[in-house]
This record gives sequence, C-alpha cells and structure tokens, in this order.
Amino acid sequence: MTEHHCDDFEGVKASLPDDEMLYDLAELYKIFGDTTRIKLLYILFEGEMCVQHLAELLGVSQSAVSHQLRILKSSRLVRYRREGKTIYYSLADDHVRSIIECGVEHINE
Amino acid sequence: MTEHHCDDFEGVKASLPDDEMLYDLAELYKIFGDTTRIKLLYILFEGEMCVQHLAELLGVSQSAVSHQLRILKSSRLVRYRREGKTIYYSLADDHVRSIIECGVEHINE
DNA sequence: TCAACATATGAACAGTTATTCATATGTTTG
DNA sequence: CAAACATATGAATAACTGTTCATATGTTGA
Repeated sequence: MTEHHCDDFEGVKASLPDDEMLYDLAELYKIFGDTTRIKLLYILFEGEMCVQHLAELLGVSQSAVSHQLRILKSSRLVRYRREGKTIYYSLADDHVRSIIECGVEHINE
Repeated sequence: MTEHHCDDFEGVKASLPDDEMLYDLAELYKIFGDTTRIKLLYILFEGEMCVQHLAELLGVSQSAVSHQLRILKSSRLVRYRREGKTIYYSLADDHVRSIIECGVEHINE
C-alpha cells in the first residue's frame, strides 16, 4: 500500500472547494499576475496617489492606468476619493499586503 | 498640506522593489490565476496523485494537465517522483498553501 | 526487442488581455 | 457657459494563454 491518493477519488473530490469559489480565487490571482497592476499596488503601499502621477511613475499612458485601476477597483483592492478634478487612489485594505508578502516569500526562498 | 504622495515621486520610486522582482512576482501570481492550476494545487493539498487521475478529476485531457504541471514544476510549486511508468505529483512546499489561504481570506471578507 | 502503457511535447487554434488612440464625462475657474 | 484640465471609457489591435490533436519519449513485461 503506497501513500498516494489515486485510490481515493471520491475523498479528494469531496475535499475540493466548490467551483465558484475556485473560479473567484483564480480571478483574484489573475489580477496580481500583471506587472502594471503589481506596480500600482506597490506604489499605493506608500500612500494614495493621483492617476496622472501613477501613469508617470509607471511609464504608461493615463488611459492604461485608468483601465487597470478600474480592474483593481472592481475587485475591491483599491478605493479612491475625489478632490476637485483629481482622483486619489489608495489600497482598500491590508489583504493586498499580506497576499503580496506571501508571494515574495516564495520568490526569496 | 494634504496627505497624498504625489509630491514625493523620488521617495516612492525609491521604495519600489526592482523591476525584476516585480516581474517575478507577477509571473508567480499568473500561475495561480487559472482555474485548472488552482484545482490541481488544491487536489495536491490532499496528497500526491498521478497525471491520469488528475486529468480525470479535473475533467480535462491528459495533455492539458501535463502542460499545466510543467508550468507548476518550472515554478517549483510542485515536484514529482516516478514509480514505474507512473509519475506522482505533489506540492513542493507549504508556500502554496499560505499563498492560497491569503487569497481565500480576501474573498471571504 | 516489441507491444502496451504513462507521460511529455510541439503545433495550431480559439479565446483572452493589455495597450493605445480617440473621445466622452465630469470638475473647476474665468 | 466656455475653456482647461483630470479621469474614464469604447473600439481596435497585437501579444499571450490554455486547450486539443497528433506524436514523441520513456518504462515495463512478455
């Protein structure tokens, strides 16, 4: 009797989270899987910043940043506040930090 | 004096990790950003399993699983051992678990 | 060594994604 | 209200990604 689990389909299958949850999880990580968005999040670690300046720091167009911010916003990873014409973006909560830290740990091993 | 950081380009820029690290990080998360791979990892939480059975559990072709396993392997997220004709895959370490747990936390908030 | 089996790999294709360009929305000031 | 500015959005495009099919590699036992 080996220790592999090929015998126990039903057991393993039952232990899996439901498909919707797995889908959501993948969707979440997809968001972190892009250099522009990772950079955005890292910049926002330091505090809020307006769109224009985010674009300059990243070296991409205002439009590109805005599109990416929309994705981050819709996943509730960032939030924003308006001040006159300017909109300042910031991190929504600390999950972002902890998620990224987990990744960094793996890379630095 | 507001609290935003638009003034402090250089400061924020200096605080950013180097591009290579940010790239690697994005590459890592990209791997988690796919339902098939997330499922694979979840299955392997329960123990090692051979390719054929992984394919059956996932409902995709043997080839597809093999391609995905190659990606997971090259990122050192899984490892394998051969036993005759069969190859058993398993998680490489516990980082996978902690990374995924961070994601789950965000989803369940 | 040959047949049967398990896994890996390459090419092709369909679907997705990130960017840019052009333009729209919304805000402030004269 | 009009002009100037900041951001958002839609369409188009180029690049990337995951799957399948066909086939190659590698292992075992007769």
